[in-house]
This record gives sequence, structure tokens and C-alpha cells, in this order.
Amino acid sequence: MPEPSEPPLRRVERKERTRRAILDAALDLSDESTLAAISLRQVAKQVGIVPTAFYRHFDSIDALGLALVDEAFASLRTMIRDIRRGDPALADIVDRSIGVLVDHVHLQREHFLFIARERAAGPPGVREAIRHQIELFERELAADLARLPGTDAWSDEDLRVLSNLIVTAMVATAESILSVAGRPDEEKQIVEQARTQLRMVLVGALNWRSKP
Amino acid sequence: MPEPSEPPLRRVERKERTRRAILDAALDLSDESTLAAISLRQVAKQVGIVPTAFYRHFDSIDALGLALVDEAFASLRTMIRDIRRGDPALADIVDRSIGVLVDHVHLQREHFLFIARERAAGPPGVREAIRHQIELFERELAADLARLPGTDAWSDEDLRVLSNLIVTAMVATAESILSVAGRPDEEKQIVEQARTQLRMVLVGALNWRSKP
DNA sequence: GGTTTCGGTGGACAGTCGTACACTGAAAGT
DNA sequence: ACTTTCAGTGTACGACTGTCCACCGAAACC
Repeated sequence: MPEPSEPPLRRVERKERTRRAILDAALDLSDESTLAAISLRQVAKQVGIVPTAFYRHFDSIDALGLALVDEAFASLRTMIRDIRRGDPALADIVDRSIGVLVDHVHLQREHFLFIARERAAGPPGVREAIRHQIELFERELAADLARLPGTDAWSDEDLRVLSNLIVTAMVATAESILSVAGRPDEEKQIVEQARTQLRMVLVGALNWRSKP
Repeated sequence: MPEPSEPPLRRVERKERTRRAILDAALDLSDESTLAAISLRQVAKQVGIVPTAFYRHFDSIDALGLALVDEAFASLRTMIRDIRRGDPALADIVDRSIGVLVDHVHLQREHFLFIARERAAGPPGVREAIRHQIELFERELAADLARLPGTDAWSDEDLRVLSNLIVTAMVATAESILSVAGRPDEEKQIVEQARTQLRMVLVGALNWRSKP
């Protein structure tokens, strides 16, 4: 049986392969503790390269962190694309959105963990990048909400405020799910709470009237 | 002029004084980066003691972290005591609660920063301690809400879910305020958003009916 | 007043840290 | 075929890490 892909790896491919290994190693190591607490040498050892070889790929651990932020949010974007797909006015929009969130938390567990940690404790540049990305999510959500029936009388400001509240609640839900990893009954409870919260917020929204 | 308090400091007092200095130094050092990323020697240097003297007060940096959690939440408890004081059914309950929160974030800035960071990125024991304390807050808030008019028909479960949502939003508000330190106009905007969010949630609550 | 307690000292240790430097060898470019 | 590029190597450095140990001196105790 012939190997399907054994052409002897071009140089750029080898480099990309090592770069991936570094990203994975950093993600793995920062799983316990923080990016700010892991050393270049630990990463290099885990990858199987000599410490100085690290610099062929990143200027510093901080730069590595920014690359991980990009990667993590790229996968998050596929998530909201999944949520957007389908009838936006569907009645079960709450259940479906939270379902997608839960699925992605499991599928991209390490990315969510990384963002949750570094959002609060990462290097300043990393924190700022994450904050910016979350703000983008809020803006997109506000635009989506504006297309929903019943929000005609809402001010832009109130749409943003509501989006911020929803995103905050969803981030907290993701963090809770991660913190009970491996205890499915507790997770079920958290998911059910998230559904109820989202419904409460939407009930509040439907009865809300923006100030003029 | 006679010095008011210069009796030559008893031993226990000296020890307590050093202990405080260690806690303050740790709080100060973890301001940039994390508890997990600071070293025993850094703390000792900042306090002005020799590294090994640290062990006279704490077994490890983690133990220090737990002490800081206790301290930070002790000051938070004075905050909710302030909020509770006064007519619980007052119409401006939202404005007053958020006002107290904002005041305390400024007064206890370092404690809030510490909790925000270590909640997500601290040593496991520290994370667990913080999570537990926040859960206690949720329980207390649920009890307070139960005494409010209009919640008679609410199930205990829904009260807890609502409390969780409110606490989550308030934690996020505190974090936002901390992240814009020194820019009063942005802070004003965040505070105004928090007020609106809390009102939205309460509108949702007043129109909510628990399932039987 | 003699003894005990104990917060703090100072030196030494085996590791780990980031980074500088000169290098190798194979792929890429010509 | 000859040269250049460059991911990865190996050594070496001074600085910093947690912790062990014997020691001090003044407050606390009896």
C-alpha cells in the first residue's frame, strides 16, 4: 500500500509544522497556570527543539500569545457563523444558540480556556486583543438583534447595552462549563440556567422601551 | 511634642506588621502579571526581608493567595452590607447598588483587580476559593430578592438563576471599570450601561413567570 | 536572671531562566 | 554545480529561582 502523502516535506511545510507544534505546546502548558508563567524553555522542551530555535518562529512569548488569540477567535467565528445559519426569527433561537455554544466549548476546549484565562491575566497586549475581539462580537450581535422583530423602537445605544449583557452572560456560561469539565450532570444544570437567563433577558428586552 | 504611639512594639505586633507588608507586596507585584508568575524572592525583596523569612508567615505563595482571597472578600462583604443598608424596596435600588459598587471598586481597587485575575488564572485552590465566595454572594442576593415585592410566584431555582445573572453582570462591570482606570468619561459610560442592564434584567424579572 | 521562643539573617546548593554566539546541513535559488 | 538561505544545534554566560542549614539577638516566659 502506497503512502498517500509522503513527498519529503518542503522547507516551508516543515516550518509551519514546527510553528503549529509550538502553538499547541504553549496552549497545553498554559492549561495549568498562565501564559505569563510559562517559559520559553518549557515550550521548547515540549516541542522537542532547542530553546534558541524558538526565535525562528516568534519574537517572544507575548507574540506567541497574540498568535494564539488570533487562532482562538478564528475558531470562535466559525461558531457564530453556525449560530447565524438558519432562520433568524425562529422561536427556538435561544436553545439553538446555547446548543452551538456548548458544542464549541467542548470542541475547542483549549481555546476557550486560553481566552478565559488570558482575558483577565494575560500580558497587556494579549488582554487588549481579546477585549477588542469580544467588542467586535458585541457589535455583530447588536446588528443581528436589530434585524429581529420587536426591536424597531430601540436606540443603537440600548442595542449595544443589551448585546454586552448577552455576551457577558455567554462568556460566563462558557467559563462555568469549563470549570465543571467531566461532570455532565452539573454541566446540564449550567446549560439549563443559561437558557433561562437568556429567556429572562429577552423577556426584559421585549418589554423595554428606549428613552427618546 | 510627644509621640502618640512609640511603645517599642511587641513581638506579635512586629510579626503582624511584616505579614501585612508581605500581603501588600504580593498584591502590588501581582498587579502586573499574576500570582502564579511572581516569585517568593521578589516578594521578600519588596518587603525588605531575606527570602527564607517568608516561610515564617506562609507555607507557600499559594497559601499567601488564599489569605489574600479572604482579605479581599472581607472588604467585599462590607460593600454588600452598605448596599443592604436602607429601604430594600426603594425605587432607586438600582442606582444605589451600582453607586456603592463603583465606590468600592475605587476604594478597594487592588482587591478587585486581584480577584478578577485570580478568579480565572490563579492557582486551583485560589480559583476554587473565589468561586465559592461568589456563590455565597449569589445565595445572599437570592435571599434579598425573595424579600422584594413581586417575586412571590418565583421558584427558588429561578431566584438563583436571576441572582447568578446579576452577579455575573456586576462582576463584568467591575472588571470593565478597572480596565479603563484613569479615563473618567469612559467609566461614566460603563456605569450608565450597567444601570441600564440592571433595569433591563429587572423588567424581565417583573414580567417573568416561573414554570410550575 | 536564666532559659526558651522565634522572627529574621546570611551563605550555599542545584536548577532554571533568557539570550548571545558560532555552527551545521539540507533545501532553495541560480 | 555552485551559492545562498535558514530551521535547528550546542555551548556558554550571568541572573534568578526555591529551599536547606546554622546562626543571631531580643522579646517572652518562668
